[in-house]
Amino acid sequence: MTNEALEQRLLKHQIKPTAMRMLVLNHLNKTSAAISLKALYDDFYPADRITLYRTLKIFEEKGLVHSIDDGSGAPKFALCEAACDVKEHNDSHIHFHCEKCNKTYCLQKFDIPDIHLPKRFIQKEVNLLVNGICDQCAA
Amino acid sequence: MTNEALEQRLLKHQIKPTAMRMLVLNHLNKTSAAISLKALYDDFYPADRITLYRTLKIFEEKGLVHSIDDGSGAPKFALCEAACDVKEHNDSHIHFHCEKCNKTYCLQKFDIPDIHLPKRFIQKEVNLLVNGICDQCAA
DNA sequence: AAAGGCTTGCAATGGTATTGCATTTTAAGC
DNA sequence: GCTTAAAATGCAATACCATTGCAAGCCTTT
Ligand SMILES: [Mn+2]
Ligand SMILES: [Mn+2]
Ligand SMILES: [Zn+2]
Ligand SMILES: [Zn+2]
Repeated sequence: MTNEALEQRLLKHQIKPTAMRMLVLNHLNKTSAAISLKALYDDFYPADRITLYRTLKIFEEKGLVHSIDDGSGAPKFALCEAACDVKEHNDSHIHFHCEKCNKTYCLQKFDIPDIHLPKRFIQKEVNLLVNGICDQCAA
Repeated sequence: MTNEALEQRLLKHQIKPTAMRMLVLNHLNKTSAAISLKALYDDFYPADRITLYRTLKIFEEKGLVHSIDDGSGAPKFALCEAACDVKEHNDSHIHFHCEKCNKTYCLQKFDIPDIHLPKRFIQKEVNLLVNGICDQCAA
């Protein structure tokens, strides 16, 4: 992804395109698995941890990334699809956490199935996390 | 639930029935919503927080309760059904978190629908959390 | 009664999230 | 380009919650 494209993408989400933000966006864009703050920090050391924290925070707030709680203790982050914007998120896909490699994937192509709820319960948002073994680790 | 019954239930899960454990089990049994360690601590104050922590821990380990991460920052706990024992958990139902009252419910009667995964992904365990408004709050 | 094993209570540690504030950078207006 | 206000950054501090270490207490068995 070119710098130009990175910049445009940030602007589209009303995020001021600073150097750090472009770097992080590019990094998220390159990898297929979701990434934790700690992992991001490792990858960008010696960048400041808090700046990275706030970068992820604003990305999430502006509909550029969504966070995934895979039970590992810290949330992981992954890029949203086109459906998300500054107004609202719209990530309705399955998340898969591999118990072997500990990676967490957005299965963008795999929608969350219809849910049946008891009478008078109103569904707003659904989180579906599947634990198991990923294709890479299935050997 | 009688003391006798509480004791039997603990023994069935290979948990030594101490006073504290029977009290906590009874408490979990009385409430319909899942409960966090903090809330349990409030309810049992001035009982020791760590003892309560370890009580929940061993209950979970022995298949008596399961923990639910509803995104509120701390896990909540609820009694398992008959399917769970010392060997393994088998809680495959929907969890519902109300954004109004912040309570989290096990919808024991509502199974998790079948999931489709990409080729070569192996499913082991599924967590399904629905956020929304519960029947009580739906007015 | 003594001994061993498990439980409890309290203190301490660890990991991660979040905030406050001074400084630096950015973007806009002149 | 220079000035200036707003936003972002870096570092220190704080806040939570989970987890562990250890000494004391309780129970059961011999
Ligand atoms: Mn996702
Ligand atoms: Mn449940
Ligand atoms: Zn894997
Ligand atoms: Zn409610």
